[in-house]
Amino acid sequence: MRPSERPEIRDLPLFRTMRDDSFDTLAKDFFARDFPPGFDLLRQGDPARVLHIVLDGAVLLYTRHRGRETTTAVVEPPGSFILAACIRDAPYLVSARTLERARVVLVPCEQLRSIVRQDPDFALAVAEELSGCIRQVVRHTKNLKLRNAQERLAAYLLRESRLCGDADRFILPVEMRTLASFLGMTPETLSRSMRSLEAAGIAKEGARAIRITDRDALARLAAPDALIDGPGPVGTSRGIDLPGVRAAS
Amino acid sequence: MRPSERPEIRDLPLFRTMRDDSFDTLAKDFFARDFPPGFDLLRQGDPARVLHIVLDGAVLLYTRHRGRETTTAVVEPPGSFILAACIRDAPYLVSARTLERARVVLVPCEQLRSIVRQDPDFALAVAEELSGCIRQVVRHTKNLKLRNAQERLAAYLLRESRLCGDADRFILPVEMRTLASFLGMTPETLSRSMRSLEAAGIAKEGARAIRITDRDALARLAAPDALIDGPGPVGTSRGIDLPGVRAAS
DNA sequence: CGAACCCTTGACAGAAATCAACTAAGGTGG
DNA sequence: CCACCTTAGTTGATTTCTGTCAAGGGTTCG
Repeated sequence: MRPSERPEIRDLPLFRTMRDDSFDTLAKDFFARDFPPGFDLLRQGDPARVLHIVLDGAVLLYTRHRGRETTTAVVEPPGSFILAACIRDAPYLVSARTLERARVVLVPCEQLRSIVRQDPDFALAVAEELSGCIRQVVRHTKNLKLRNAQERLAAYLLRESRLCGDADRFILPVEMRTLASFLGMTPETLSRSMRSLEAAGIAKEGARAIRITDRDALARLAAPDALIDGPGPVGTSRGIDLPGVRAAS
Repeated sequence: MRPSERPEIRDLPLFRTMRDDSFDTLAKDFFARDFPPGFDLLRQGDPARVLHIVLDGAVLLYTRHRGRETTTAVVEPPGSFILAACIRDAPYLVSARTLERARVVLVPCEQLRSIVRQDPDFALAVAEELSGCIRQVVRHTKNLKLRNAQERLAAYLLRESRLCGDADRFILPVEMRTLASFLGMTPETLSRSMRSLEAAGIAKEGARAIRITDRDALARLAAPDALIDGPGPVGTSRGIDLPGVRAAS
């Protein structure tokens, strides 16, 4: 860990409220590292050994089964992932790979668990992080089960806009294929859904830029709902949000 | 709370490891109640006020959006629900209704949060419960995204059998329509999937009884996977398992 | 400049939802 | 105890949605 980034790490949602001495103890054991794009950070099924927290860049969480693959989340700073596996000392349910160059804090699970037991403030922070994570996954599941492909895309675009400060124009944070996988559809279906939305309030401007031309029309289609898409106009962060990603609820 | 059930409550996964004095403090504020079948316990969108723990009976967690409705979970003893909303003091994401006569422990969120801050053992128990819950929802999402309707049903039946001690014959814990909704399909599709599985290892014996006639054939179809269907041969409990339900990971 | 790779588009196939009718089972009240 | 009514489940016909396969166009990067 570079001395310069210690304050940044200290201020992460997970560590912000913990006692100084707990942080100092924990800090002895964790370290930050840079990873190149496309680097495999962990594989589903492996026993939990280290908690990961993204300081910079972006990390893809994905999972495979029988040759099929799906995106579980894209984690951006200051998101953490696989906290649940660490707490339970259980195998990872997903694999993780850097999408771009990324800087990640690695915290050994054993030390983490030991501090949880000693510092109630930290334990509470962990519980809050986990709770936020549950709520995100539950909302994502509701999204998958209660909306069709086109509605999911419309809702995603509205949310993305909101996270960019209700901007009418914004850049998608991930490739189309990753977005498709996250939204539970094939790239082809995403492409067609995007096209059909061009008649309902959006315009594509280049490969990844989106302009919202008719917010009301889009909203009629998406039927945005705080209990699915997440709360309030002022997002805590940007990008796809998912399990283990952000404390936001 | 009846004096006789105090030991039972004390031994719940969430309370088992907490300090005596914390439990005593908390016990002043919680109470157990009986509810008739079909009783609405809470509604999505309402602010979190009480944690619910099921001592007896069964509770349906479901959610609505735009006239569509889907089952999120069926909670059976000794499962809890909406712990995450309580910890974050956020609105419920789902509604809850008793499926049958049920006995439920109600714990005011405020007191719960206050004890979390005071008792690290309890905070750890909460973190573990939440972690188990996350893992369940993540597995459920993987199930929805990586398997088709028939495979989801096949995997569900195998898991159900496993939870009944690898019994070849068992009774479904919920109505077909509820199961369909949980598995992310319509009752019609469930009915047809069930029928098509009769050529691949199962037999229906009456309305809700299932016999597994060819476990290997069923397994070839379902491709059971610990990272989706949950761990080991010895289940912690039975029935549908879901968000906020069981500590099992 | 060329080779990957990503995205799009079209044609088609398959999966699942919808609509509607029918059957069976459970509960109620006569 | 039986008839009726309600509700759950099944089945069939059909539509809609989504995935698959294949080809083409555009970008990016070496």
